[in-house]
Amino acid sequence: MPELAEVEFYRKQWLPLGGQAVTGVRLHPRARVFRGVQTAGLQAALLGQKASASFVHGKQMLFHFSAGGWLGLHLGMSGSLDWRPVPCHPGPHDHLVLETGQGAAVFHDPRMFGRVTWHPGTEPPAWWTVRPPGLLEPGFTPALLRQALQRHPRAPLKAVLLRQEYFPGIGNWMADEILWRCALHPALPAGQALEAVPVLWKIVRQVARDALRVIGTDWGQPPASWLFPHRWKDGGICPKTGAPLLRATIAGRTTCWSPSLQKLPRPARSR
DNA sequence: GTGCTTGTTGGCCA
DNA sequence: GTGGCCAACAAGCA
Repeated sequence: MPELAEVEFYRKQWLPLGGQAVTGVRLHPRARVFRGVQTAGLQAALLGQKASASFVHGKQMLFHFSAGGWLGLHLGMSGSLDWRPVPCHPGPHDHLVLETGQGAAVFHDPRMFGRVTWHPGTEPPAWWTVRPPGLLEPGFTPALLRQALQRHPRAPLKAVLLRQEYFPGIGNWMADEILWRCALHPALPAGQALEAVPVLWKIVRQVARDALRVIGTDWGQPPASWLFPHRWKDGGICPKTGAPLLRATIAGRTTCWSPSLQKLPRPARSR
């Protein structure tokens, strides 16, 4: 589930960790989420430390610890963070538990597409410092969006929106919501959407802001005027047109759109 | 049992 | 070499 706003919501679940010493670290060393990480070293490094700051960028989270060191978290498809009372009894999918005197921070991920990383030292890891501009940062400009579309002119628009190197934090539902609000067909080749760059840029930022406000603060219910509540099952009705929504796989992902609103131009006939 | 799933990566092929 | 597609990863749910 986790996209931009969900990730921000989960970061906040771990806020009680701030300022409290970690008294116990529990993890399953063989869990796929630790691929490439020395788990024994991670346990030793976290013990006794206090989380001093936390950050979100796109779908990436980063927690800074007092004595130096950075815990990176990606929630993948099914990951989540929560805060539980102690003593904490981890379930089979609770892969990382940081216990304190006041409660336990838990990373839970049944499908294990998520990822935990550890970077020692005072400077943040390289993957964090080279990140692309966030959708609501000044560096995310219409020109940058145009470049992304021009770089992949034959790819479906939806596939380009899902690329994290241009649009950090956009996931499947956000991409559908953006294209629906822009009245652009998800399968439109990106190179044919250049005229729409100003409106696309505006709506990308609008959806990011709306998602953070509604979901990112307290996981509220998105209003019925969005595509969001209507896109999950076959038989949904477009809240703009009142006509049935269509669902199909585009760019390898389940995609929902409103056919009378989001039209594909008829291909030019060769002769 | 079957067939889905809100993410990412690497291999394959044009 | 480049770009795009798709299977694989793993588990839960309908």
